[in-house]
Amino acid sequence: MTTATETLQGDEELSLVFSALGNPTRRSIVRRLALGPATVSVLAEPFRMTLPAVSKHISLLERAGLVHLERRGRSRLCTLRAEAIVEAESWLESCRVYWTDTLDSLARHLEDGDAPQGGS
Amino acid sequence: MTTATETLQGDEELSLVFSALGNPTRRSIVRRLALGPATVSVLAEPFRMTLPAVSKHISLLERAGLVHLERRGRSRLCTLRAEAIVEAESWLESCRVYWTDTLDSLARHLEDGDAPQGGS
DNA sequence: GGTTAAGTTAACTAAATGGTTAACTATCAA
DNA sequence: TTGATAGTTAACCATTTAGTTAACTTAACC
Repeated sequence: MTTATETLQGDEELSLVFSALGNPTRRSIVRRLALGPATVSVLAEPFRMTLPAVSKHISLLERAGLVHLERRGRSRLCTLRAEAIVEAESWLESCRVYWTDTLDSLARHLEDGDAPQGGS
Repeated sequence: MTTATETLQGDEELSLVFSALGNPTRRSIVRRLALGPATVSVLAEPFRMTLPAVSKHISLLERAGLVHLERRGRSRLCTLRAEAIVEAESWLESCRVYWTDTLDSLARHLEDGDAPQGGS
């Protein structure tokens, strides 16, 4: 069995993760799973939509590598995959770091009396 | 003038931010902006798509609150809004924290000989 | 004023999303 | 074996997305 992390290119996986989190229903599911594993029907309970709809959301989360599905008798146990969360978080952090560094160097330039104006 | 943060509900804004980052072109633009502000045409340069396409991506990033657009003569200067990045990052972090806490309490339960099986 | 440069808006298209209902599969229980 | 439970798959629909080309606006330049 191959995991999403193995088969997908990093960039492609990031797209799937961020897109998945772009939907409020799926974010709710992820928050719920952050508290601990749960079955599909338990996850579906809070929502007014049909089970197939929730099922599709969960499949999408799985394809994105955000949840892991495991057969437990006739139900399926969903577990949050922290790795995917961490990867997305790292990407955001790297952007923030660059940005902060830029501000720092900007401040230095200003102190030198230099006028920075971002070209290519 | 009202900013996206003021007019949008937090949940709705998170949706826009994550969806925006779900696209590789827009992530590229964000990474570029992390190095410093840039005009629309400069941002468009690396891509093989037309200017209107890039323009729409940038508008979307603006609606999501990820970039700030400012008129500079006949061109527009785009700046990354770190607040939006931080908000998304915080959401992810909160999930990770819960998850870690859950693992901790799971470990405690196991030490007590208790069998935890995630119900509602 | 006329032209070029920078960018947006409009109108269109193909594909993906998010939902529905209906039918199906698989497991547990009587 | 019959039936209920848990969930997926299929077929469909409306809306959104990501791109295109063509036309428009606005500011700088001669």
